[in-house]
Amino acid sequence: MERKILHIDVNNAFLSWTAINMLNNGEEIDIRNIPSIIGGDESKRRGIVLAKSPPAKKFGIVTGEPIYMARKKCPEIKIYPSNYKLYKYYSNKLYELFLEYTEYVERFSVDECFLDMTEFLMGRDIFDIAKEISSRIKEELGFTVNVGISSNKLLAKMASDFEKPDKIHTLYKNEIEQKMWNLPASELFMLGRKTIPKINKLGMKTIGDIAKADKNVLIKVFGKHGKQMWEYANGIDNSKVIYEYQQPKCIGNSVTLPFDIVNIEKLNEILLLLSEKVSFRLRKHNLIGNSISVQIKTKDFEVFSHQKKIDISTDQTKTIYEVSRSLLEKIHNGQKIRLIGVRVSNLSNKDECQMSIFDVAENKKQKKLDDVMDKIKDKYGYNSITRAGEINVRDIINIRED
DNA sequence: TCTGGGGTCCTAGGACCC
DNA sequence: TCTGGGGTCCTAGGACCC
Repeated sequence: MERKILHIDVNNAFLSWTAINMLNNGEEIDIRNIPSIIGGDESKRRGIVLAKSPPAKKFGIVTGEPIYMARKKCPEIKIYPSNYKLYKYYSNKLYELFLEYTEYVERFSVDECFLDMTEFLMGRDIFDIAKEISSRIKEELGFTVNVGISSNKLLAKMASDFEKPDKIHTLYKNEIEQKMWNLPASELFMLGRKTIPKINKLGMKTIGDIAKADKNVLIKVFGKHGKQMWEYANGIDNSKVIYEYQQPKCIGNSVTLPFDIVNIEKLNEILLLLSEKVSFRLRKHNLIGNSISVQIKTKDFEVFSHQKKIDISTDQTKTIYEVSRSLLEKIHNGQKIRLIGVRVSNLSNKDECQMSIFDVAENKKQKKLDDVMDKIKDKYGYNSITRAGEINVRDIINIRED
């Protein structure tokens, strides 16, 4: 049976939500109507464009580019900081609204959802439902969305990416040739900047070219990815709308430093801060992991990583920190470090994990310390307490409260 | 006044086992 | 004597997404 899938995407999410928040706080200008962007902190070397207003887009400003580039394109551009708490708030509001229409809602990102409406049409036309959802969001929440309608997730997602903002598009199987095949290959979901030149080299420019290409040639050149791009170009996608909560596969934190650091002691202090944050989040999720990895990016943007499997899964700050330290020692050869990160993967649920009495390597003292710190963080905020070693670097890097 | 931070998935090569 | 072949696990790196 043909499914009915909606993909709903907030237009310029971070900027729209910031605009509404400002209006609610008495601001008179709607920053959606002037050249404006949401951007990171340039003084901390995090100055990239995270979202742009439609007038900013007219200047050719694109998401992900450095703010100084945006300023070059439009000197009068207004720049506003990001606010993840606010984004989470509106994301939840949106999700709650969708649940009124179907229980099958997949949160694809903070500003995108897939809805499987197949069993919840109640005899109504899917386009009418899309219109109702769209106008309710506008009236009740104050921002606009794009809605894509189709019989699978890929096509619904491609459809929502057509003309913006505040539009509803269909992309059914019989519309693929007319609506999708003439688009450049780069528009196809999962075709990124590294693959496009290779596709072009094979003489393919449009999505239609890929769709009509020999599938086996694509598989030969790109492996699994080749199979997927051929299927996507032909509108084939059998993936389900995943509406149940998915346990994360890894939890990591990384930070771009405000200036390059070579000193290993300083780097270790930052590692402690990151280990603290990662393990705190693991404990919040009731997860433990046994693969610990450290990533660095040098001043020349070279990326290196090392990882290590430990015998017993952990969520303890001290263990994660100590393994991270040894990993950093192996990668670091005196390079100037721009970014450093810690990640724990191979996660399992702490309660479901059956450990023999001999496996419980949990250091009781450490566990108590973690527990106490967590409680204080919960009560007074994440940054309310630090381990002694962290204090120096806390001024250098600024840990977000979210 | 150069280029974020959170993820997921895949691949290639080496170690090791039978 | 002159180097099997299948399988699993681990690691490093890379592509892609929002």
